[in-house]
Amino acid sequence: MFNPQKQAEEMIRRCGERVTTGRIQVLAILLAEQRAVTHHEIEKRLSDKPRLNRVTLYRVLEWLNEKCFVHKVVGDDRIWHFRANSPTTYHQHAHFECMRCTRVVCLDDMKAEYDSPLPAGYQSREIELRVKGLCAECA
Amino acid sequence: MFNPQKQAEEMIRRCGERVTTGRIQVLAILLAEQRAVTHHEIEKRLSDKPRLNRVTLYRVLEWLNEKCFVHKVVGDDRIWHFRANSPTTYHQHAHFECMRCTRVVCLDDMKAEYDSPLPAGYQSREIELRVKGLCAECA
DNA sequence: ATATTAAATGCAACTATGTTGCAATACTAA
DNA sequence: TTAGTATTGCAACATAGTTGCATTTAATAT
Ligand SMILES: [Mn+2]
Ligand SMILES: [Mn+2]
Ligand SMILES: [Zn+2]
Ligand SMILES: [Zn+2]
Repeated sequence: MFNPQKQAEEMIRRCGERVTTGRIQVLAILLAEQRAVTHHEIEKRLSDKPRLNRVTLYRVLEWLNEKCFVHKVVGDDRIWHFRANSPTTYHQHAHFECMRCTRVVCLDDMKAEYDSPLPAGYQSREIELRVKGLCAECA
Repeated sequence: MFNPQKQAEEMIRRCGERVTTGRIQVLAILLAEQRAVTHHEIEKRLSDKPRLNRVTLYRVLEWLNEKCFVHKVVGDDRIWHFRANSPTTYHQHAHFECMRCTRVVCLDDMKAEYDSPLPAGYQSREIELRVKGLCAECA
């Protein structure tokens, strides 16, 4: 039984920092999503009533990123896309980006590597492989 | 004798479209630069007098991109970086991005490839490899 | 050289994503 | 329950990039 809400709360509680409804809601949304989604898409998925303020959502996303619950990718639309981290998510990461609908999908199985050396004095910290093209719906 | 101004004019003239001082100036700046540079950086390099309008600069850059005289990359700063295309520039491309100064460098020798298959129905058009870390000056 | 015409430019206003300062609120631990 | 601190909401801001429209300019025809 996969309960994103429960799981999100558990994850945040376990990390020892403050457990707020905003953080739980947002992480739950991301856990339930396979794609990397934007601030705007998350905002639409948030239950109404007293909806989370958009500035707070930005801050929650930044916090989730710092705590390594999620990672973020910028697409050619110049918008951050957020995705919950799976245990396998590492500093070598591949993404697919649809050139038509701007959807971003994490290619979790694909590993990013490089062969040639970097210019002298350059240090590598993260490697990201980006495949651009058309997603199944847009092809 | 490498004369960017002359070369830029020649390239634009040869493509059969309108030759304007703006297009020449901007392409010349990009031909003389090894890094991928932003709109803002290009603006600063433009000779004053009646400086090219910033909207026009955006349109010139877009035009140069469409005509394949340049390509553009978005970095984690969410800003477009432009670089003149060399003959070897292809749809498989690698970039280094400094996590501190946001400098973007095209790794022309490095080739981007992937091994695992894409999700069903997905089509690849371009592959980009992004190495993030610290540049020689920031390391 | 001059007139003609379509494309490129400048300007003002606009959109969108994301940020900052500060007062009000809500977690957490005593 | 209370106190102290982290989080939230709000308003205002910053900045990259876009759009509509009137004006100018490059290329072509006369
Ligand atoms: Mn990812
Ligand atoms: Mn490049
Ligand atoms: Zn698509
Ligand atoms: Zn640097």
